Amino acid sequence: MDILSSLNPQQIEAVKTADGPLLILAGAGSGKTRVITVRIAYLITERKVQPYNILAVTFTNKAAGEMRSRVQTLLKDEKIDSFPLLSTFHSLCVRILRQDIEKLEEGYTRSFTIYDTDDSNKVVKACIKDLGLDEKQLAPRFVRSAISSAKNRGEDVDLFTSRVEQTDERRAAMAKVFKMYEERLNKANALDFDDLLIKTVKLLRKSKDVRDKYNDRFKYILVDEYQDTNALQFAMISFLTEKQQNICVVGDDAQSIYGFRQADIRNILEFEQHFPDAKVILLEQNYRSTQTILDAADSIISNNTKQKKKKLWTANPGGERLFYFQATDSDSEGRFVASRIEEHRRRDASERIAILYRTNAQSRVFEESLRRLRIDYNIVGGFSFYERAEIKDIIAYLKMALNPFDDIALLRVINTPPRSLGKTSLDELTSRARQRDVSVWEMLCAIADDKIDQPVNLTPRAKEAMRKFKAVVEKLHEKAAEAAGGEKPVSDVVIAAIEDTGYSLMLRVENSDEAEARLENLEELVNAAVDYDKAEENGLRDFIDHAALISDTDKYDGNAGVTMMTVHMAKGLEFPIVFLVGLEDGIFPHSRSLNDQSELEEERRLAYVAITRAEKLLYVTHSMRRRVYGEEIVAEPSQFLNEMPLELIDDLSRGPSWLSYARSSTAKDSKDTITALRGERVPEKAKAVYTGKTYNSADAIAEFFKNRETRADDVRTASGSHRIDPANNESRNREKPLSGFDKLKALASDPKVQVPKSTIDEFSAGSHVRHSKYGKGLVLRREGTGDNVKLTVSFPGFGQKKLIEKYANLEKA
DNA sequence: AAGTAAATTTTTTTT
DNA sequence: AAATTTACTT
Repeated sequence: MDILSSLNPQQIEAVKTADGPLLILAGAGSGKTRVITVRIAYLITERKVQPYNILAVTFTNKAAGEMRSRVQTLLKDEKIDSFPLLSTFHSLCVRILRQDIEKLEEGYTRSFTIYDTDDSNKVVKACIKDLGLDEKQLAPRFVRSAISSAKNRGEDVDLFTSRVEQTDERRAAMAKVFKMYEERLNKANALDFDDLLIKTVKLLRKSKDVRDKYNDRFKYILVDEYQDTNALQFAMISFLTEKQQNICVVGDDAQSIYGFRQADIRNILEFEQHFPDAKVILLEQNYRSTQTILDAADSIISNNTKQKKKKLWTANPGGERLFYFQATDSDSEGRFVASRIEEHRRRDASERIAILYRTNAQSRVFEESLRRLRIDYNIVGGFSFYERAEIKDIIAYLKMALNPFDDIALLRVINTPPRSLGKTSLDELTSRARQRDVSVWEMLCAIADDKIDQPVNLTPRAKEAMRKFKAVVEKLHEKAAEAAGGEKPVSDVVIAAIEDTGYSLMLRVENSDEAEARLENLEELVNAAVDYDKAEENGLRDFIDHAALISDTDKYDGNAGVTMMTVHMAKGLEFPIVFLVGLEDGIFPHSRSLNDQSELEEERRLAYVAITRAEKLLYVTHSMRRRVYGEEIVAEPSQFLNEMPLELIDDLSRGPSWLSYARSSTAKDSKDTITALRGERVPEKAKAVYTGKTYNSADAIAEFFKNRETRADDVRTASGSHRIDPANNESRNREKPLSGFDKLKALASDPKVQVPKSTIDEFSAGSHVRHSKYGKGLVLRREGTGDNVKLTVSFPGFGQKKLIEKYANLEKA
């Protein structure tokens, strides 16, 4: 059969092992998606499995869409009367619940609403407030994430509560919030993302009918990225495979990067225990990257202790060495990346390039530098279309139209556009609703219809406004009801939500550029609805579900020349050229992971994922200083840099860099290198190692001074002659090796601070100071001006201290 | 009640 | 530094 001809023996075996549990351990770039899609096609064409009986589950819509189109291509010549279901876990749950949630008998109806993280936060916040707890001590975001973690571990409120009963009152308070949160969501007929999984599992557990129904339907199940599944997803799979054991999971423990979302790596490590007859197939041949890139990835991941042994190999050529660049600050990092990209694009514009970073906040600098060079780029993540306020507003109207008990949606739009319902009236309305234990909508209706016996503390004007709002919603509800089943185009209702509610009028009256942009976004929403109608999907409800579950990854344009995204989002993708930026301790690995060994290992897997995205070229960069929260901080090179084989790296930094030290030293301890780089005193043993090596090299010194003059543009090397400051030049010969590191430190600091030392009268970030009590320390941050300058100084042995410059009586060290 | 000014917080990573 | 929340006017 020709679809198998492009596969290697292991892949063919993976495709042909149709029945029984199968674990495919697929290394990065080993043709995993190809195996899954060919396997689906094989089941249909060779094993004559009905497409309808096949389910493939992924984590993102993008992955599902990608598979769908590839399967479609493979099956284009086949006569088939159904199509396999390719879905994310969450969409599958919505599908099941929209059908049968009422069988749960928990009060939920099929018109339930989905709450996104934002909505959940609001509910948690309201609960904290209504329980009389202090928001300052119990941050809503923190509580929400604790609730979410518990849910994903499979803990419900009662279990959570019983577990914390004897412990501290903070956790007891969280349990109370958890309880109220669940009640509120139930009352609002709303499910959060986690509930989608929980309720599905509960439903499958409770109802044999439902279980049978889906067991009969899904005779063959495939799960992609199995290392990212959590306890709930595992439970769900267990139920779905109860009758048959045709479960094929694909994954790579080295790419498990969703532990923070309670993904449980044991699911993949213990697959053979869960499914005793399981067969295991290893895919170790990498088709994506050069040997050099694989070596770098392997070198890093081998520092992890908890890792299944697996060695990727490739028949690809060795390829180019990695490129390394050390920037003085984040701007110069941006300029370097942009200018290299410009060069690459000039040479071959067809080669796709990715800039990968640890956090979304890092994207800005690169956006600016690319824009300056007029290079088109695509940015994935950050603010998605469906997260824009105006889109969420209209979606909220639509959600209300289908489920008026959705308090969050109601409160979002009740005064948008302004309907003279301010804080006072709304507080009265909501607190009344809470008192009576009804939804806000029900209370509003009661007030509007004067069906309330007790006097209500509302002005006639407010009551009238509520009546009007009620009418608006009811009118929209009628239209929505027609579109919910599909009799009426979804786009009509979307337009009604924009026009009949006064929303577009509000924007047009504003007559500003911003309002204009918002109107355009709303037009986009209408367009999306029109497209939706054309695709003959399942009506308004489906459209809104789609909006709730669509993610940022889904708008990734595989043809874009330059793409920027987080490493997490890049998983599963590949690019000829990859820039992995911001490799600094505290950023990558992230500071929140530095204190926990298993979290650090997850960061390392993340680095592994990042590196293995590259096909031909990999750049790694870091900056010596960086703005965090609007403050300049000194940034140290990432420990992951030191875990790479240094001999595989080419240094593109201007002048001496972390790499040149790491290389010249025989010491493998990155911390010493970093300490030296910062200009601090290295512990005795390491100090000996550094003696003279680099700084007595004339080249290095020349480089250093050359670079001192090259501050406007880091990327191009300084041209023409460069003067050497006689004073400094002279001192060079007298200097002990270590003082050279001070110079390197100076190189890394802000050019503006590079004035003759005698005139420096301030202690900037990166400089060394002596304190009468704490001794020598390194200035980490400087904030404020004049007499109000505050310094954050790190004193070895004393930790970080915040000092007022005026009173601290510091001297230079 | 609504708009503006001031204060406070935010950054992991995502369905 | 930017965005969000709160406090303060009108």
